[in-house]
Amino acid sequence: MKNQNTKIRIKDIATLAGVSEGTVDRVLHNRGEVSEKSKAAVEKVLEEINYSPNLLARSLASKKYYRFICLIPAHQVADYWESVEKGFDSAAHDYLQYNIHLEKQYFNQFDANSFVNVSSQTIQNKPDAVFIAPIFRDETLNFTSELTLRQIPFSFIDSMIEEADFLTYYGQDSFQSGYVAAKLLLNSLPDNAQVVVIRTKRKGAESNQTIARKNGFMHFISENGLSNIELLDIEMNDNDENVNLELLREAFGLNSNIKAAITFNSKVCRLAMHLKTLNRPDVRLIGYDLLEENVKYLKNDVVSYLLAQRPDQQAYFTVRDMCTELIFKQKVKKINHVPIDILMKENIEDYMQFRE
Amino acid sequence: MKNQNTKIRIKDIATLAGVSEGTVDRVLHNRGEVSEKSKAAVEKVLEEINYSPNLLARSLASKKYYRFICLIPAHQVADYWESVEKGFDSAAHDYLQYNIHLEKQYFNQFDANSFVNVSSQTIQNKPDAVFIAPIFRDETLNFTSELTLRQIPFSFIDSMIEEADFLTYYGQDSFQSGYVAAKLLLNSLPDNAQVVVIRTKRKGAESNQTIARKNGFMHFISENGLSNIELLDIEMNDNDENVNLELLREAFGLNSNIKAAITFNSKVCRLAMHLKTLNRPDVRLIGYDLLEENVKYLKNDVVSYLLAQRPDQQAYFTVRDMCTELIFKQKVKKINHVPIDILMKENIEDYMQFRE
DNA sequence: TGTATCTTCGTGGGCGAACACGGAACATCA
DNA sequence: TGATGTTCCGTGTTCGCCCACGAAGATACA
Repeated sequence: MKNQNTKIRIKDIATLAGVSEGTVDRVLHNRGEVSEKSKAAVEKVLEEINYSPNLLARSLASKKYYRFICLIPAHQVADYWESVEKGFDSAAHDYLQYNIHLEKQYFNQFDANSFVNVSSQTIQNKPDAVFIAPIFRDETLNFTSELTLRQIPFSFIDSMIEEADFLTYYGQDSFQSGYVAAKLLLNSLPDNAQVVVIRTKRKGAESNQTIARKNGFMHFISENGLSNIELLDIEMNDNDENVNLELLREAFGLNSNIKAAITFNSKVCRLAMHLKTLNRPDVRLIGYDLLEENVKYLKNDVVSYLLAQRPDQQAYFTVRDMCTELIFKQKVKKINHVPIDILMKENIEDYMQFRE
Repeated sequence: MKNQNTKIRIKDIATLAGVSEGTVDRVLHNRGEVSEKSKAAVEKVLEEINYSPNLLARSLASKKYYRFICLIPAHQVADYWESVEKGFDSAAHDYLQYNIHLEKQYFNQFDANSFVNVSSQTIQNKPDAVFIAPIFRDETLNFTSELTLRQIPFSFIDSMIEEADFLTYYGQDSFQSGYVAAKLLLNSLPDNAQVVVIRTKRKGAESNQTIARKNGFMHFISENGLSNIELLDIEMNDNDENVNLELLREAFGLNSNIKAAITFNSKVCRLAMHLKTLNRPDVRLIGYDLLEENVKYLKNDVVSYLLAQRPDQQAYFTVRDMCTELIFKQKVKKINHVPIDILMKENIEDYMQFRE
């Protein structure tokens, strides 16, 4: 069906157009020094046939060397960002043959200044493309406008800022994932049940993602007229787990009717830990992301569901799409909402062992 | 970290070992005509450095032409096998550059003879590798032993036969997916609820996959002591939908207490259609696979959950792994259980639009 | 008409690996 | 000693594409 294009080489085009290979090459790469006449001849042939260059030969011959830089938060071993990084590494490995080199730059996700430092360093390094986890909105916008000015393409990972002129974004539809969480959590709860909603702020401000998830969650409630469900908003402390335990002990006191709880960030394991201490296996628990600890509590039956995505895959695709655009000159899709994966004890094993 | 291996070429090895490129090549490919002395010299260098050949250059230069044949059921447009085929096509496209050509052979999934015919044709074609959907157990075993005899590697897709000497298998853990289905279907059903289990036989025999799913389903029931749930086994007719409608009308009669229903094959849409006719929106419904019709009823709220896999991805990976083994000479994983994807109205959109 | 400048385009030498070919070195036999 | 056969190994060509170099042709000006 489409194998006729396999055999067409630049040489063939040259013959058909009655010019030399060099001329075809110049036309293909738009680098001038071609008379109108020969250009027209080549373009006519190109229109008639379906030429697709042999990418192997191209990158073998090409001496161009691409430098990609990705800016992600520094992190612990079993963290969400660890998976993202794995995806980048894997892409780096696969695309090495195409003369692509990927460097990683880490910033402190609790300190906007560190992001600013790293981003200005990146500019000085004159990369061919940049990948950004836009944790800090304003600082990221400053950075991306600078990139746009210098015509350096960039993509977002994990979340996005719509106004910026990015190439791609891979990530979950956070609103929708909050909606899904609500459906799973609130499905057939007894009347007048109470539900605990945990909040944790990152340096004073909640992240866009957790806000969007919560909005989706609330939307489900209002859309389904579940006003009889009482929500308890608890703000957890980022440093002192003893404080958190006491907060929860109080909330789950004798006269409470709490049947379910949820966190909108990836740290449901902390909540699970405390509920285990408080011995409340009857409380249905939902959280996000496959941190090692979270998975442990899922397998333990403390957490009922985890909503997940494949951060490694997202990172991989982000790199792949940049190559597709820059090297293979093909258009890619801008906004890519990845599936909202629903994990429970029974399907987590296959999910985790199945890599890419 | 690992970029030192980028730069080492055969030429470099030759210089280091004090021999010519040709000799290194002969050692690398183990094709003799090399004295013990030079062989030892080359191997010594190879041990010290970490040579990995440039795959681009290799397949550019190599004139070897691989022919892969895949045997899958002939099918309708919106069928499960349509997705499988898409995955094969996509892989064929991506691997064309490596001189790989993929041919498809269709057989009638309701007629073992047609499989036998197609498989003997395949043998005569002397392919370099074969992919098989092993619908017919005995006939497939005959075929694969013939392939093994002729040293033609093969992989299974969709389901597998353990005794055969296959390279890879991609597919769901059917038992586990039945277990998951049970958990979703039976979760917080009222006491004494009745549950309908639909069966459809393929030419007299149920497929391995549906049997395994049902076993997983039953296992959940016995493991969780749900003996108060009454199962109604209904066998549906493959040809006449009117008969099926009447069967169901009878079962869902006035004095029934049916709260849920499930089919273990991919045709839950038929059940959904009839339940819609019978106007029973209260019945919870679960099925398998993303056929267009199934998705329609999921979005309609007639079906509550669909359990899915990514058949196209499985086909793609099957081809990819064969290339990895044959061309790149690297080991691949034999049995690959793909994730059991849980789809509901709220997460189906992102899932479907996210390709590959 | 000769010289200088600019535009246009063909040729050739790579990229790294595969493989065919044939030459050199050595052994064997008449 | 010369003819013939074996074993071993270096060289050259090819894959399709990229790009530098410089030649040829066109144009302008003295």
